[in-house]
Amino acid sequence: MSPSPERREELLATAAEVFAAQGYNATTVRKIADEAGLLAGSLYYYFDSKESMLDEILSGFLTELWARYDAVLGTDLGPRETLEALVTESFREMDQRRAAVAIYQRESKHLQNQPRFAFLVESQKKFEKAWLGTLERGVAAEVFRADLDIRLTYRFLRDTVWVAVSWYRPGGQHSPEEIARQYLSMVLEGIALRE
Amino acid sequence: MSPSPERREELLATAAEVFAAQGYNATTVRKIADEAGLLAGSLYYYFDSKESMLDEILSGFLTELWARYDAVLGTDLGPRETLEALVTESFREMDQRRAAVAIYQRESKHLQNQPRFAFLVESQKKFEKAWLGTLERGVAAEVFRADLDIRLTYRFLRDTVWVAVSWYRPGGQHSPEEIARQYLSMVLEGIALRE
Amino acid sequence: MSPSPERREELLATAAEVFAAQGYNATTVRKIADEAGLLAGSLYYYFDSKESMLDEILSGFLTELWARYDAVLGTDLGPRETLEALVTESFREMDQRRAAVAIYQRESKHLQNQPRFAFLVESQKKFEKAWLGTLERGVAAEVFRADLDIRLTYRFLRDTVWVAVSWYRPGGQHSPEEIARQYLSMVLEGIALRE
Amino acid sequence: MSPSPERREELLATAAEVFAAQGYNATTVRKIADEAGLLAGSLYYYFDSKESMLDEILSGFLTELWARYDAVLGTDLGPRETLEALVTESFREMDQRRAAVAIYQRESKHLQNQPRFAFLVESQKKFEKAWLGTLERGVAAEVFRADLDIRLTYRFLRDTVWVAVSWYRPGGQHSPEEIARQYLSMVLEGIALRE
DNA sequence: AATGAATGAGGCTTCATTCAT
DNA sequence: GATGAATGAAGCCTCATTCAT
Repeated sequence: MSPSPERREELLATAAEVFAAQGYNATTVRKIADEAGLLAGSLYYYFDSKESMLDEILSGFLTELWARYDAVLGTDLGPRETLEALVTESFREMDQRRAAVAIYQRESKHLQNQPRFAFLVESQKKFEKAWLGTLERGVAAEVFRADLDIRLTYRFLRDTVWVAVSWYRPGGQHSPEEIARQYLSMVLEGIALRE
Repeated sequence: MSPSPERREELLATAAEVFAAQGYNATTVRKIADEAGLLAGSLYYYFDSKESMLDEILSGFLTELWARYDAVLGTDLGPRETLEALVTESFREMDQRRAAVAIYQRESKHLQNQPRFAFLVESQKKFEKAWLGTLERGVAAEVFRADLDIRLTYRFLRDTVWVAVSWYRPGGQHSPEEIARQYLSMVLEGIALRE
Repeated sequence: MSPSPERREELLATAAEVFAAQGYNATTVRKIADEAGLLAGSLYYYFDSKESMLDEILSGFLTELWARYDAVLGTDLGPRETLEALVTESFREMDQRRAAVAIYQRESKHLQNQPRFAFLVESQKKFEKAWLGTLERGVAAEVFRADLDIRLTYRFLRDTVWVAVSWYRPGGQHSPEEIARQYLSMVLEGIALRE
Repeated sequence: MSPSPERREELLATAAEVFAAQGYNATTVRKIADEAGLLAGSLYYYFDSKESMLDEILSGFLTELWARYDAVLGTDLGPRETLEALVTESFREMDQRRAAVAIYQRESKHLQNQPRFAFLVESQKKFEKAWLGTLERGVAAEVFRADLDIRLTYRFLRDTVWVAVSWYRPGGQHSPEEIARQYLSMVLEGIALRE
């Protein structure tokens, strides 16, 4: 009737790892099962379908991410501090759910058309609102440059953070906080030397 | 006996468009054929396999890109100017081969293990050498900041440029050169307002 | 060690209901278990297999039916009265084991090839003998028409009775005896008005 | 693009034969393919799914049947003659599409819930209307008995005809017309000898 | 150059059944 | 008596590819 949640979580983590490594489409259910040490059919004791695994992985990730973001946005920080906090939380999430982030990065665009994954579009919108709002506040408060196309800046920031998942490995040399610091330094101050 | 190169090129462009839109794995040969107005089997008059289409698309893209890069690197530009030129050429290439770039972005990582796509690894190495070299020259010449992890900076730059393919549409509001200018401005000077 | 016969009977009734509603093949063991309020695997404490449930349902039905028929045939009734009694007993059985009859109707033909269900063929033969004999006696005694193909008449009678299971619902408007009376009236006298 | 209609028809006939022999659920796509002399996957060049084969078989049958019935009902026949014509056409259809009729008999009830097979319900309704109407006309015109439950008579007639598919073999001893004549004789006049 | 038809491998999923607890 | 978890066989379907015409 109700399989143990712990085992589900384990299997979901395995699936996420494989999806991230090979891409969702290229991943066979059999491969996931092999990796998890059971037979392909047995996965269906825990999940309805391959797609529902993907669904849970992505919605789980977004739920957690938004808990982080909402905590930041609920505080009364200035625009620069907000931006710094959002970036830092993003890297922390990437540190904890690397696979999910990688899957999100690779698949979310194609998935958005399917009704089942409508929540991706929702999240996308909230995302844009939060970041654009912060940037606008920053321009108004004269802490961010006013001469940049703000939507371009938004995309630049958003992508620059998340694309890092392509090379980031949890437990590596740099902590997520350190990477966030360096990224923020580049993004905010630029890489050119100032005189 | 030998199919016309023009028709091949046409079909390849169609294939690239579909691969970019749906992902390589999720694209069926039939879908490409539909889009091109012939039957799936007929594509095999022009190409050995689905994979060989992908191969040609990616290698064609890299060949052209390296023609651009080599032209820049062959000139005697300073580090900052080199970086500016490389970024600009990248956006120009993206403008001309959007589909190929999108495919490269999405698939190249998974493809690198296959012997057939070894050229991706080669390119990757040359890429790294060119960019890292430029950055190092810049640090030495005191035009780039010395306090940044240079590999991190490299990845940041590389990704930040190419990931733009996810939203860039040729023929849109901004020319590739303009986008390059704004990106360079952000990357070099930062988005924070200076006093 | 040995499961209670009452519980078995209960479960068998549930299984019969589901088999009748959905067809044997389309019925999953899980569905039966759901309906009975336990898990699929638990059914195997009571029964060897899904097939053995079917077996018991059908042989139980035929055993009871033949008890009825034999009671009729053992009596010294005339052909017309015998026929009336057989039809009436058939409707009574249908009233008491609707599900089993429906399953028999739908599945017995396909099952007859399997050795396990050889008893279906046996029953079929006895059936034919009883009905055909009665009809022949009736023709000889000049109570049934002599101008009809007797095998055709047999099939007509047999099917006309049992196919009623497709719409008959126990506890409905008409008692089995009443339905038997009407059917017999139609079959014996015809539906055309006589002058 | 568009496979030859002749081949489709052939394959459909094969499928119908197998469905009729083993039941829809118990029939594997592989079995149909074996019987037709190709591989299971090849069937999908002609049909979308196993279910769509069933759909075509049943709707093809009903379309043809209704052509027959409508021709009869369009003529200005008396109730008895109408009934005779309908029964005769039914046996003719059974003669020409035995397999389809057998499938209809066995599966239509379970199928009626699925939206895809809503046409079965439609047909059922038209069916009932045509037969009930004829019976009522006959009672009014005093050619059919008035003392029978008319719905019971309808079911009796309907089932008695169609259930014959369980033993009828085209090309056998009796022509469909002859069987119709005998059935009508039994149904109209009864099997009891009159004095 | 292209079609129509078929192949065969492999993918996702279902399900009767088993068994330790 | 019953559960939870797993097995393994089999089913439907997809799809890259082939090939005679």
